Amino acid sequence: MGDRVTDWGPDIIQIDKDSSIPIYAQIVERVQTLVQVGNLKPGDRLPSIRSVAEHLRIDYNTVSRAYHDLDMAGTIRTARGVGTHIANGVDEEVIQRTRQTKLESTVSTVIADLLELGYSDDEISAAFERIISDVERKD
Amino acid sequence: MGDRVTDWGPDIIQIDKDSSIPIYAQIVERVQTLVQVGNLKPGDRLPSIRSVAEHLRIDYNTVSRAYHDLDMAGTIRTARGVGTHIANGVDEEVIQRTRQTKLESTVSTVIADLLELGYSDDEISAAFERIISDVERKD
Amino acid sequence: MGDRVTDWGPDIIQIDKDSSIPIYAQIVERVQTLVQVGNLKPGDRLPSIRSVAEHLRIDYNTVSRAYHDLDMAGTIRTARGVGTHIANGVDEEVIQRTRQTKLESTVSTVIADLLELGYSDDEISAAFERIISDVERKD
Amino acid sequence: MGDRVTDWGPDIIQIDKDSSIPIYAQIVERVQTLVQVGNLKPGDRLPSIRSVAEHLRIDYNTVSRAYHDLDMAGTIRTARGVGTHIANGVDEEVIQRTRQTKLESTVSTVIADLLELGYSDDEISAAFERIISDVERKD
DNA sequence: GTGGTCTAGACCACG
DNA sequence: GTGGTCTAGACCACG
Repeated sequence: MGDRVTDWGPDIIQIDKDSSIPIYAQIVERVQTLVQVGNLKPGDRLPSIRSVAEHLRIDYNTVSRAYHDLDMAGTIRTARGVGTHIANGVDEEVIQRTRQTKLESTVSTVIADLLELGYSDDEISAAFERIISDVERKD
Repeated sequence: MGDRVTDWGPDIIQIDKDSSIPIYAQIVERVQTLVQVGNLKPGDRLPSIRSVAEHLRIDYNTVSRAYHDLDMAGTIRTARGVGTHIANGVDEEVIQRTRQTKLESTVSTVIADLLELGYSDDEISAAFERIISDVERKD
Repeated sequence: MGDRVTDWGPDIIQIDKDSSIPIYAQIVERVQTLVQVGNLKPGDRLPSIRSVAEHLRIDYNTVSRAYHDLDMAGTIRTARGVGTHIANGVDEEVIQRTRQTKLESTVSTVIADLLELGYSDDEISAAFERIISDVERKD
Repeated sequence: MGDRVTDWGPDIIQIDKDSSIPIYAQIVERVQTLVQVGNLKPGDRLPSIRSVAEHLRIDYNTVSRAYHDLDMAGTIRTARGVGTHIANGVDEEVIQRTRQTKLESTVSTVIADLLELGYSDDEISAAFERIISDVERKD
């Protein structure tokens, strides 16, 4: 763990410039999810604002605002001259619990949305099984 | 078909005022989904702009903008002094196909997102089956 | 092509505030005609919403609405913080065809209107030839 | 001359309910043109508001407003119990002059518009001659 | 009552 | 500076 500097190419963070969701909000959302799910660990170093801006081809100020919001939220810690790191305070057990919660809430939400649109549970099940088994076949 | 007036309480259209997705876009998106999926049929009457504004506690102009965009997109037809109705032109067969496509793309997207966050296909399957069987039990 | 900034004084876009045709619709119509006819090319930059509003002495929101509709129609592309440009996608061949169609439909319509008002084809021809030869003399 | 009651079916007056030009304004415009051009003569009786509304399938009040505006403009005279007639005051000579003026201004305007859109006078002439000779052939 | 347009002004996001 | 959204309120057209 420790000091991996993930260099955020379009692989780690995809942003959609045409989305009505502000770019800075997309970044904040994404980083928080990666932390909650355990893909970014406390102490991991984040790439510099300038490098993120360059890789994602967006403005410095936009990234700066995202980092600022993440700092406010306690997700990251910025220190002058040291760089930016994922904050401590989220211990492994919490992460595991959050990881599970996140999975369930995501699945629950999508199922609820589909039911509300009038799909039957059988239709949903069938679609799900077809698609997940496609994925398994690829492994 | 015909003249069912869907009364859009916060039930039919939920909007999230804090979302970064513009309110008018949320309304447009929602109505288009309901039409695509067959929950709103050609000829169905939509509630008046003023009543939607009141129910959702948003400004007349915001709803008006949503209706205007839906009109431009061909989803609805408005008539001075008369009201607003779902436009013709989407035949039943297309709806059935879209309905299926929409289901699959929704499920695919959520699965892809979860895999990308590092969940295994087994974890996803397990969560899905647990939740969908809860739903079936309620029937 | 490229980046010509058309500065829309009252020269390029004339709007008639007293017309019963909405101002925003006049702007939409005008820009679409200029594109269809080839006077505005893909990539050309449009003047900013604020500058159009100022030149035409109308409200920012009215121009904004016109640009929004043009964007939805695929005629232009707007980008946050960057500006507005004529969209790609209309190839030269289509423009030439549209150009010709537009000319013919305009002439046909005016002739039909005049005939319906009781002018004879000889009267119309005579008037047309007199006026067009005035124009040619000026060249 | 005198008392022809032209019963305004869609033949005499075409209105476009989807136009952004108000229906009442379309009626006013049309009647004034017919008078200016000599197709409606002083003393000619106009159909009743009720009958126009019925024939054009529009609201009584809309026609009423058009008649009111025409009255204000001096184009028609409404007298209780007598009906509505084209007003006097436009003598034959004026009509002939207006008729000619109207023709020329219509043709001039369309030519100017087309020139401004970048059509050459040769293109315009060619299109005009092709179309007008089509018309003559039909006679 | 139903839809539509416009202005004025506040505030946001991006560069 | 450039685009975008929202509210509040006035006023119009149609039925």
